[in-house]
Amino acid sequence: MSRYSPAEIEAKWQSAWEESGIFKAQRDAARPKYYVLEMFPYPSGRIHMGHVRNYTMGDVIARYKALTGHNVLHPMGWDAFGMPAENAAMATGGHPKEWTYNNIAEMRAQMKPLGLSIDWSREFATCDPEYYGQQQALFLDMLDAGLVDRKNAVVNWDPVDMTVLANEQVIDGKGWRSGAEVERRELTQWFFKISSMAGDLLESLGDLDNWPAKVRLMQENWIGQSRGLQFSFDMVQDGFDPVTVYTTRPDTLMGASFVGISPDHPLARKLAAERPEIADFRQLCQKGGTTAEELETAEKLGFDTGLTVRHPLDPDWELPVWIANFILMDYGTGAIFGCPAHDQRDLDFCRKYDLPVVATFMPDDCEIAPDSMSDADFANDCIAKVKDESGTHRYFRIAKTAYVPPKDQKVKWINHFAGLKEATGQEAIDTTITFAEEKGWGEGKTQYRLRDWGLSRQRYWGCPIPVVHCSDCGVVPERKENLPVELPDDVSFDIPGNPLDRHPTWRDVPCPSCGKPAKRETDTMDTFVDSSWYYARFTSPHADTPTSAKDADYWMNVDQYIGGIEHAILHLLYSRFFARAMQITGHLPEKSREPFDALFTQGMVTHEIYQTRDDKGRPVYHLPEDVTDGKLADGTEVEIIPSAKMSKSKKNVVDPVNIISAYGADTARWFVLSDSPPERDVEWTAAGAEAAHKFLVRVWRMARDLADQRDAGVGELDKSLQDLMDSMQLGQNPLDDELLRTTHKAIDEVTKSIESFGFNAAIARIYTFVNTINKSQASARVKWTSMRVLAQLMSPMVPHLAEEIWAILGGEALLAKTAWPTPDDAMIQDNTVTLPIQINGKRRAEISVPTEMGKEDVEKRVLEVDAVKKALEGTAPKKIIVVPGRIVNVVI
RNA sequence: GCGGGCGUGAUGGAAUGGUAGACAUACCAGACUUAAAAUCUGUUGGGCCUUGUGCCCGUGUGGGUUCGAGUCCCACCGCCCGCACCA
Repeated sequence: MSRYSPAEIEAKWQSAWEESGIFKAQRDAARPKYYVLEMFPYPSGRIHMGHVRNYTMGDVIARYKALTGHNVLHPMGWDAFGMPAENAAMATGGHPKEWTYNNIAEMRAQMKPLGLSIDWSREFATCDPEYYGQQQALFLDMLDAGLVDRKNAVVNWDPVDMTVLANEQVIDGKGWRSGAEVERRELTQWFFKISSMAGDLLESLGDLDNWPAKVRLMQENWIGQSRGLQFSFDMVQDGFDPVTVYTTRPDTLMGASFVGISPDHPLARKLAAERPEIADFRQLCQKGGTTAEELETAEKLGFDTGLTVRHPLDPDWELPVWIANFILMDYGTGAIFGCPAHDQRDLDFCRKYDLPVVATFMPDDCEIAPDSMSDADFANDCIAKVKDESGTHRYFRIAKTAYVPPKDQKVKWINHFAGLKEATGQEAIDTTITFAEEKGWGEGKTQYRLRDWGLSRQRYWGCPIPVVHCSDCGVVPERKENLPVELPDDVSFDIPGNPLDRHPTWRDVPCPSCGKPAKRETDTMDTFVDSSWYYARFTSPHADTPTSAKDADYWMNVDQYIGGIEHAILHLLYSRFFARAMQITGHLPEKSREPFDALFTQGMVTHEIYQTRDDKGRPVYHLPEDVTDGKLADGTEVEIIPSAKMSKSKKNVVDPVNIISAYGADTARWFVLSDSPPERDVEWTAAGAEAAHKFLVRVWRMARDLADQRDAGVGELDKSLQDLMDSMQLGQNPLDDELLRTTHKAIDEVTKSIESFGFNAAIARIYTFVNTINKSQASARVKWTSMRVLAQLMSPMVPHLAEEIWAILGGEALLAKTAWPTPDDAMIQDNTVTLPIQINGKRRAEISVPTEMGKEDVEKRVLEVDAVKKALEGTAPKKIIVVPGRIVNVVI
């Protein structure tokens, strides 16, 4: 072969690896195991550059770990349930199953040419009955263990598609597909009791040292722990229960001006049953969008029930009870007390409904308003009314906005029931909780934002929930011997709604308990369930239980998990919950409570966007391959919009399949690793890809040239770096010594970079190494060995080219089976070191000294340097700082 | 609003508090060529002159700590991300 031909060599080595079976993982107690996992893909049918980057990073780790003596598990599968398959079936009339399995076949065919070191024998799709059957078994065990719940929940209901929609599927209050007005409906749904583990999920974040701090923080915020006080207001009117509220700022209790309850609060429901105007108000609150922005900008609505409650600390003080749309039923107790002086939201509400504003403490710069002023004078200001010792009201101007009490700053209290005069917010909160607990009218409580995980979906293409509804026995779990509850194939999608609902022969079954006619649950599981335990299933993908103990014990945990930051919260939190649940139900060992020892979140692949405008000024996008030098084929100039995530709609996509056929997989792999740190976005540029390719060609040619020299009779060559070191004498040929040192240093630095996920740094180091070998005048023998080390160092990133070079340079076995080279400490250490000399912190000269030279000797040498003498002008320096091996600073 | 992160050449980006700009792209120049492409070699932060082993400036802005700051601290400006009626 006289030309680098990726198509040829990549196919060749891929089949060599396959024949040797080296990527097949088997338990081996003699070697340390290493489980590397990339987040498995949804089978959309096409791989994209993001996949290439994600899987290449995992492959670098997997291959590197294998070369360093680990028994590596590196599996791949498909997150195959979900709506796109059903949408495709509705659009084109096919079947979700067929669509999904076709896509999997296509994607696998696109992925295999990347040469990933994956154990394909473990491949599965979550829509395989073998997989979801075990998921059903797991569900039943969780049900048994009390980790599953069935309760009512308010959902977004699309009345046309007859299904529940996720919040992000509701656009402007309408279903994203049907365009129908979305209703909020209360349905009985299945839930995983994830909130029961909130405290543990939060605390254990502290142990995840090898997770990005950002992800841990996001999870922490999501779980949302808060400490506060729960207590009740007694109702003045007869026949009503006390209203229990939760507050994180009990210290502001004397600033209360109303009690608010959620429209879904039991009291609101009770009142609505009797009073139609309250029923109307509740309905008004249920309308309106559910998206984040709509909720944010929604106007605060309140309804005065006319009822009043007593302040717990002052029986004469009565507060009105309002129903307010901004109070959530599923946080805290669904009821609050409003403290407008110290909470912006409450202030907005009180302004709108003309409720009093009472301050409990003041910032230092607060002014006392003249007594003659009235509320009206402060229409646009936040004012606070305070009862002083004599019982008269005075007004204080506090600020334009509510004065939110700082937790860590001391403030002056105007009126605190536990007698505080000056304290920080936190001290006041703690004091208040203790005070309330001592007096017996309240209780300190820890609250979480995290809610239970609703898993019911009114969908066909998902894992059936394995229970049966019997009119006599109620909800009955399916018997395990009847699993899997398989999805029926004979369904159609021409009518809206869940086909399972209208499939009598599937739906109507005898009750597993009493045998009478009953109905299957027709909801299927959220697809997040499928991805919450697949990592455990990979350890024994064909076991007839969810996992097998031996395999799970050996392979768990995932040593390195790699995926996108977009899964920082839900997928990872759900997986952490499942690992705990699987441990409770005996499917995972104790050590797997946290399933992912290390997590790495990689950045996206981005590309410039090329845009022109049509005659109406609307943007028209162009594919990168249609643009040359900023122009289309017909010469039209395109506007270049800076890099953004590759997306089909913006046409800034580069298809990996095209890149592989043009340059080969190694070029694609090399480029996605080379240009940016792995955690950051990498911009795909045609020039960059071209350059990566040129570099690989150059390395290939260097190996080829060396091989030609051997053929021309250079002589015997060494098998390994060690052999070379053992048989040659250092100090005979300085050029040889130098190249050898460089080789050892390259090994050292590339190893460190790979270990720390610095793939771009490893590649930069390899560039330098190649340039050095290229220019070196060392003997062919040493160059030969350096080149073979180079192949080893490059092999995790560009495995095919590395194997090829290895073979060209006389490698007998597969490079993938060799041991990673180790640097020799003595060779990394230099005998002399160049010390920059600073004068008053500015670099002025440099000297070369023996590495081990003492500080005093270095100082002496420094004082002899011309530049230093000149600067000193005969005087003595104030100070000389010598940082051994680093720098010298002369202070004058 | 709350929380977090980031600002370095024309560009992507390097720099355990110790020579700022590694490595790559792009550009320019040279070699090879009838020519181009490819390949190889070299230059490239800005400014100044006395062209040196020279000097001054330079990591968003302004301060501070330090012998020494891209790095640490404070304030500000800009950008990005996450969360958000959470009581």
